[in-house]
Amino acid sequence: MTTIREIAQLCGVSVATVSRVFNQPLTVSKEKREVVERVARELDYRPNESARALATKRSGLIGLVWDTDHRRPGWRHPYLQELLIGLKSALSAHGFHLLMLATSGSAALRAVGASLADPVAYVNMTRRHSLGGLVLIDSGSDAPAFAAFAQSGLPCVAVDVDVDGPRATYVTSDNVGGAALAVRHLVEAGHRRIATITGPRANRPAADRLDGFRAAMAEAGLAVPPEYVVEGDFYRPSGQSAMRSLIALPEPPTAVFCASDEMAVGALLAARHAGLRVPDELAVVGFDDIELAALVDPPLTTLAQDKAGIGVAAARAVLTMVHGGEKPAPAFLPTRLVVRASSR
Amino acid sequence: MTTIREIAQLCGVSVATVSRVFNQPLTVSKEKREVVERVARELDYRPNESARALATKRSGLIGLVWDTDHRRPGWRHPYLQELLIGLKSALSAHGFHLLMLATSGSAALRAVGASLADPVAYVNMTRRHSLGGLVLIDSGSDAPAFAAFAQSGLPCVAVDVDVDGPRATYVTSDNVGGAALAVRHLVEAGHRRIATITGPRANRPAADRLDGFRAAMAEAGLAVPPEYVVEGDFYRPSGQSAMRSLIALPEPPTAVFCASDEMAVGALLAARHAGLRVPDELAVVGFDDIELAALVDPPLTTLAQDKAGIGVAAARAVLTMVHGGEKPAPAFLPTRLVVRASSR
DNA sequence: TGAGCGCTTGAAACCGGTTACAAAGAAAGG
DNA sequence: CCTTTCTTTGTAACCGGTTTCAAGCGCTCA
Repeated sequence: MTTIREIAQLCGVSVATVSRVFNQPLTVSKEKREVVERVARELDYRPNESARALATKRSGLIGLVWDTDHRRPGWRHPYLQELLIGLKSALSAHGFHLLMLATSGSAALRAVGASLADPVAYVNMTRRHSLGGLVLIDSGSDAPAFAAFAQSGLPCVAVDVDVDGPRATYVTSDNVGGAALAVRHLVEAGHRRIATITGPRANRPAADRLDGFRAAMAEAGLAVPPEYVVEGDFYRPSGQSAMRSLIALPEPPTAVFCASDEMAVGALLAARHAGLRVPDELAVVGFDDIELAALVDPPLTTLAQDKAGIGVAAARAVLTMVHGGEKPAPAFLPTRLVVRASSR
Repeated sequence: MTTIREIAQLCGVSVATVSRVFNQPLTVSKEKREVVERVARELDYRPNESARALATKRSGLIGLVWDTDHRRPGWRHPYLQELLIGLKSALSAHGFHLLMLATSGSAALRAVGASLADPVAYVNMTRRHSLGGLVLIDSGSDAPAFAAFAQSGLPCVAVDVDVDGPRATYVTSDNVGGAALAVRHLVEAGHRRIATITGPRANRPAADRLDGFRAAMAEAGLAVPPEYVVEGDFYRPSGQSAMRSLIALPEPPTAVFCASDEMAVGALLAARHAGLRVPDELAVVGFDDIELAALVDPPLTTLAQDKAGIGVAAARAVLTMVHGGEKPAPAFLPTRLVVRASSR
């Protein structure tokens, strides 16, 4: 590999000048700058990132904290791939890379039942690698640990988890608005007895979807009896059992809004087992627009999240802080109602 | 951050000794070693990885090359999440991290229609960051570019693409064996007119699945008329149209083996449109065991790949080479036949 | 007793960049 | 013409580790 000293020697200038050409080009005279640039191009010179990180205490890396939840081995992020695509493209546009952090000590921690994402280990990791910031991806149940990251003072952006801290913010969909869209759609279709299957109470997007549901129902002048709100956990089985209990009510709903597509699929299964025709006897609306949504029978009406957009927004937010900008306000990306056969 | 010099001073030894305690503990006397270890623990000392990488020209990082294919924007890796889980856990067990590389120049390259994964840019990246090796994930159509990585001399492990080079190998499922399992299963169920919908001819796993199909058919004494082999591209629409053409044959097959679950789902759709009952009039078997497979109607019989296992195998292979070991032979992980309603 | 050996240890060079500081030269102002 | 200021440049320290090399020490053995 060519080093800065070789370039300097070949150009007859000092290493400081070469370094300046790449970092503060305006402080170097035009002639020297052009010579250095030409020689560097000819030799395909690339500064060594480790040396640079060592000297500046900054690396072009953003850490990704994504721990797979050992308590829920089957848990899968509903849109990890799209999220990564968005993150990666927005980061690379600014010359940053994404470092998937693995806590080496975590296996031991897990063995003793300690917290999933050990914040101390991760924060150490960021210091060791001079990471600019962290992107936190919710993996089902480590939200409490995320609060610790947020307090660490490092730039952090969480996805779908609300965190707060000196340099911490988050990105999620407009869950309130999305839920309201779902309700309005169902109301327009003539439904009046509308139930909801929510996500875990402690989960911010779940809570927001419930709030949006309630607000839109109130706006439409519809009552929400307590038995029409059933708590699930975003997973399919919980949607199925929640739907069973709704069907068993003396006055069952004619429509149900589920806080995730997974649960909506569970609801469809429960409806099928109960012999209910969808959408004629029961309309179902989900949330996420996972791939499966279009393929179940009947295809599922749902609120599509801007999955790659969330990744892009997260990348932008963390880069803003890395570059010394103000902590951006939480971002709520719009969702899009995709009407399919399950509600029409 | 505590540095090695602080530790040295506090312990009354030289920095060299402290460094040795962590890198060649046996060359340091027991007493000094224990003192250093204790002080380091008390101060929560972690060596700076950039400094270490600079001095040793080795970083604890493995690069991940995963370019999203701009020519097929909708393309998704069928099991990226599981693959990453496997990769990450196996790497972290050896103290390595995964760096998702983004080629900063790639946007420009793409604009002029150049290769997806620009090997030169990536190889530069590996040098700049002193990466130990690369893991290459097939993103649909950049297989040709992978050959360049394989030739670069860096340790590389490709997933589901066959590459060869001085320090390059690959990991995939036992596609030949898997296809044979599918055929035997169908033969046992009494089928004799068995067709196949293959993946792209140039794709190694696709070719292997076809080979396995042919071999098992021959073994069962069954003929494979040319019109019973239809080439698809792994995507759903191609499976659907391929199935349509098979149904239109004067003597249509009673069973079809599809080289991917996506295409198998397409085949199910085509069967439904043609009014064929699955599995009574047409049995369908897929490959991959994606999440969707269990959820379509009828649920799909398929060959489950050991998705996380492939990640683990890839990690092991690259680490072997990073540690100076011989290039491991390509790994073919066993698949498992999951029988569901589409073939029974 | 002294040469030879193995085991520990520290001094210092080195990895490849960035940057504080000083100096030299050019331009501007009185 | 001299002083001041600005621009450009180089020297050298520094970032935080690793590693070479030589030296010191305690032993063994002739």
